Amino acid sequence: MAKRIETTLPIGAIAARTGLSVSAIRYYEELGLVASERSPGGQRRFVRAAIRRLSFILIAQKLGLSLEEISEALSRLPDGRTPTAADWTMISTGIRTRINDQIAALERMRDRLDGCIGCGCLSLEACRLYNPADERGADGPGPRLVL
Amino acid sequence: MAKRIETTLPIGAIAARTGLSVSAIRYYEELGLVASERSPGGQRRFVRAAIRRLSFILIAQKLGLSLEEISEALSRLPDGRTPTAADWTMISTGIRTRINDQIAALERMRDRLDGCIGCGCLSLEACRLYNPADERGADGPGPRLVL
DNA sequence: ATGAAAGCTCAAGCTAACTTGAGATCAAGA
DNA sequence: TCTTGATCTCAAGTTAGCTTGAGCTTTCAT
Repeated sequence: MAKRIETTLPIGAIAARTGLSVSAIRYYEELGLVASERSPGGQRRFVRAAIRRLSFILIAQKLGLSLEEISEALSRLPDGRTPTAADWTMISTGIRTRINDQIAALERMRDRLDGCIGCGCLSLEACRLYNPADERGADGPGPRLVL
Repeated sequence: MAKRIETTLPIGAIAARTGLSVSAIRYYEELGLVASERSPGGQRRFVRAAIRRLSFILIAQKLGLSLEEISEALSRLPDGRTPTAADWTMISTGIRTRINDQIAALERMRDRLDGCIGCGCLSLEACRLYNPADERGADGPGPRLVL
């Protein structure tokens, strides 16, 4: 049978369809998050599935995953395929757990804060806000954002 | 009456008491978050209240405020004083609101995710995850973390 | 055939919150 | 006095996620 000719799109069309900037798409390609072929003249040509893959990246990002985590999630799929509905179910279930954890952490923080409003001790030794029973171990020197 | 001699501490002692690194304290001073006097030889000398001020910074940071926001909060206090219990009540009440907002946003996200697990549409036009009715307007080009 | 629009590569810049390193000076106990 | 440890300043590096700019090439519609 004749080889099916796949319609490919230049980077600008991908940008228009995903809302991403051209530079961001190139950056994602550099990170290995999407792949592209090249035209005879050396310009990028994307298959349509790339749009779906980029959509996945955008959504996962909105859910709070870093590009590294997204990359990791995508790389677990066989032969770099674009996520299917089943893949998405697996991944999104994991994300749901993450979100729940974040909510729980914030609620604990809020409850401690409630106990502290009006206290004003601000003592690093005594303050329950600052010392939530070592909830997160020391992660290197200096303070880092926990939220 | 004789002028009360205030005991001051070198930066290393402040670091030991706050858990901050020496470089972080210098950085905070550069940003105007804490002040120091100088010894005859040019070394920093901190009054004890600086420890409390740094504690405030650490706690506020844990609650998710940026150094800029913290700076803004501190600058609203009269003559750069270290926050008192009353000041802390005001500020922490504001922070409480912020935390509640964050929790609410995460819960909305989780609920939308629940409706999407198994859907797998991943369509930028249709996906309710990606298009939460323009909850946050476009904030410049390219995607940015919302959480 | 041609000229504008779109694309290319590479290097550098941006923000936040610090850290690291170099090279010099200060403070304090023995 | 000497020596060791603590500090000093200033510049540059780090991570994440891109953007911007320079200078050049490709595509495509007319």
